[in-house]
Amino acid sequence: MTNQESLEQLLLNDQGENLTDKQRKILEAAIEMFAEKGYASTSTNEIAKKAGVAEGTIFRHYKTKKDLLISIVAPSMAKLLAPFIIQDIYKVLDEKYESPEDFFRAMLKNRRAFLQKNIAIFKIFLQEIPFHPELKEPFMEHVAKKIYTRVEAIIDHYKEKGEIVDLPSPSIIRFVLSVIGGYLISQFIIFPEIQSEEERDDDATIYFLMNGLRPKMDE
Amino acid sequence: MTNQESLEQLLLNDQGENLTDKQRKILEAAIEMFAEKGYASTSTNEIAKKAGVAEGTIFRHYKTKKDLLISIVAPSMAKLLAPFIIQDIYKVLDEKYESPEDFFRAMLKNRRAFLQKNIAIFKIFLQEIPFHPELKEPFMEHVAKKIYTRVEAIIDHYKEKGEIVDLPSPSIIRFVLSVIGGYLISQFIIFPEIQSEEERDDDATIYFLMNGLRPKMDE
Amino acid sequence: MTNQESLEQLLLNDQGENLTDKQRKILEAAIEMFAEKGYASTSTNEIAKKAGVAEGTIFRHYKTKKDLLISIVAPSMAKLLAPFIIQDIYKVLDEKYESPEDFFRAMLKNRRAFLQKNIAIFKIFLQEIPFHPELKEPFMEHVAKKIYTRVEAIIDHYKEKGEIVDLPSPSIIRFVLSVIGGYLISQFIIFPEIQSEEERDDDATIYFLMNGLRPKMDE
Amino acid sequence: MTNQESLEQLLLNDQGENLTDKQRKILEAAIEMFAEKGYASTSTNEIAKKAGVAEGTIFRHYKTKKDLLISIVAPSMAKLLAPFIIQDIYKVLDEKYESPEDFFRAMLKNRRAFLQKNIAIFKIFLQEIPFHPELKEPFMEHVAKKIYTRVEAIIDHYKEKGEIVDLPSPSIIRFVLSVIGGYLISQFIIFPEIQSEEERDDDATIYFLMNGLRPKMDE
DNA sequence: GATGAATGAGATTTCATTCAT
DNA sequence: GATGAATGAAATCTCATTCAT
Repeated sequence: MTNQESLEQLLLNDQGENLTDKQRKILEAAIEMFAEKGYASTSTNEIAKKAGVAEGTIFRHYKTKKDLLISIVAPSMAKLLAPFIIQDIYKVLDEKYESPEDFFRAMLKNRRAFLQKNIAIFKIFLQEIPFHPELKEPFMEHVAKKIYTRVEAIIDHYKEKGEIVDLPSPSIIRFVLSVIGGYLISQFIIFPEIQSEEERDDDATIYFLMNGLRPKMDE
Repeated sequence: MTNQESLEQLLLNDQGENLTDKQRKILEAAIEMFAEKGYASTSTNEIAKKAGVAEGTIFRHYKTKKDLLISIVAPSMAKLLAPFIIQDIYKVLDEKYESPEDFFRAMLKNRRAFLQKNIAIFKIFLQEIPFHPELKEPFMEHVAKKIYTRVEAIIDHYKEKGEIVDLPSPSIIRFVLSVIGGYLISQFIIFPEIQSEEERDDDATIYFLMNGLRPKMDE
Repeated sequence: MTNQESLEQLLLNDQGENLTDKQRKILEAAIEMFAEKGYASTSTNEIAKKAGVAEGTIFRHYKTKKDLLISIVAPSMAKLLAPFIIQDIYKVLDEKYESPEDFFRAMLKNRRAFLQKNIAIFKIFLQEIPFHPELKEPFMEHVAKKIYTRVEAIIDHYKEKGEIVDLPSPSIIRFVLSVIGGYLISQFIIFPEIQSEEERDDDATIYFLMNGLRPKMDE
Repeated sequence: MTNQESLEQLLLNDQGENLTDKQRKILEAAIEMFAEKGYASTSTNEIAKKAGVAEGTIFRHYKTKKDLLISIVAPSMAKLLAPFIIQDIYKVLDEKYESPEDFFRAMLKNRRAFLQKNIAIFKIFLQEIPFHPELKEPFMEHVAKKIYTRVEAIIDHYKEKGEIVDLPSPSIIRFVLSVIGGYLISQFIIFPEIQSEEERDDDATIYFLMNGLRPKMDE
């Protein structure tokens, strides 16, 4: 069992099968409403009605409304992190991705697949993080820092091999995340109704990214 | 009087000198609180206290709480738009920006200056737009579309001159906005406390952007 | 079997061995919580947790929460009463207590022993009686009246023998109960943490009481 | 203006004229209900209805329900204390009370007058103090301690003059408070409906007290 | 008998808005 | 214009009690 598989196994236990029927319905209803109207503008009464349970039932499972929010958002942090928890990263790189292009393309596909399944939670995540320091801190501490470290290792690896330009790693990471993130946010958040020609747009995006990171001629 | 000047004149009327002292204090307090806690989680009572006025006074100037939000966000839309309302764009381009690089660099500096002054309103803007269709629609209709049209013209202009790569304009615009937007959001929202080496980071960002958009060799 | 023994037998049946383990735990938990936080501020959920049983189990044994309160308080009424249920009181007096001083001293020791064992129930009793007429009425009717009658007989007995002052019996009873009650409440409720010199304080209290009730010189 | 007058002046300001009409009605309703049903069993809805105001109005004046309780009970502490705040106590004693009997009699009359006006608050006080440490501590600290110190000075004064028995002062104070307190509680709380022959009962009570505290013959 | 999830009535509290002063 | 007390609808949360397992 790979690392990634075992993590996903773990996450299933958190948000998957061992929930009661009502609990699952509450979570689903809350995710839908929070994504649509925002946490502060969604009443527990609305959630209860949409979930088909009594309002008191919500508070039997989640001590407070905020608890419910945390129960939704916290596990998704781990999921965001999942694909980057790779122990022997160089080995994986050497075997798996012949070039940075392969790596970026895999990253794009992988995160798109994640968003397709978790777009509602992701929206909640984006929108509520600024207002809830208790969500922000563990995310920055545990998730963002780990991702950053892993990606930096990868970037340094390619820089050493001379396959990408020798700019500061934080800048390069920012470029990669901006381009791929901007692409996905455009697809999922800004123009969710537009059916794009995905293949062609993917190619253009990866082309731009690789071109931008191409090593200088005389290097 | 130039176009831009006349617009700014207009904005002054909305948010400038002809406001009463109390009104200005209410707006300032609301901007601060909305940016910090979000619209839905800020009570009119809090705003009144921070503004040093009676709660009733808020409703004398703004029919409802939502009115107050709109009064804050709507003018900033126009301000976001302002620098792109340039009638004779080709002339300006020819005269003003010898290269796309100059243009992108100007855009970066200009929008950074705007954010420095309006970071609170910008945060409100980002965070509340998803939940208020009555804010979103006019923005998409009037602001975003106009910006898009202008920028597209500029991109097409450089494409025709062979100065940037011949990819679909929407994609190129997305790249530019992602890279510059990602840079500014990183500076202002994600790591506001970090003092970056701005000069060097600007150069790297523009380098990456120009490199990514460099025309193919054989073109 | 004496009267007193048969009563205590009776009480054992109510609160003693023929309770299931769970029932006993529920009672103990409820007594502790009611004494600490008051009946109205103690939730059945808290009681269940402290007793280590399911909430439903409480309602299997006690139809309502109030039933639980009554089950706790009612038997203690009888216990308060117990030492005064003495049929042939004059005989007992003549035989047992040579003087009123002996009687008051015995009463003090006896009630202190009772409180030492039942301080929690006594607190509940004191605090809840005012708010539950269904507790108050049987207490006044059966317990208080009987005590009063017995004590009155004793007081009259000593008055006739010229051993205590000839004031109205209700007043004398009030003095005795005030002095002994005030002493015990001071010890158990107001300053429970203070270790007093019991022997000396007992003597002072009995001295004051006997002195106060000393017959007038010329009588 | 005497000390006592100035204190009562102060208290009027706290609970008297500068309250709005609604605020006074809320206080009155709350006092009545708390005394009758207890704090925990009285709902803010009931209070609002009895006061003839909207429920929200209560929370405009008192941040929480507990705040309302404190606003009722805290000032009454000061009032309980009032008659004992006498600066030059020996002078007052020498001039005012020729004998301890006069002093105790004055104390009885004075506290009875207080209770007649404040019986409801006094009941709340008695019943809620055990459950609210935040009420108990300041009371013990500021009120009870001061009263104790004053009364101790008085008792010592009479002891030195040989007018009362030479038992430990704490015990004597306990006797006095028990006898007078027991008398008043009997009158106001236990048998409020019974019209007693006050004159005669007062005399008996003071007689018992003075007799009990009579110095030993050979002293 | 025991459990504990579920309920729904009701408790406390918040808050945008109104209105008499 | 400005105030801030008052409102009442709605929000969050509590809790005794029921009931299927």
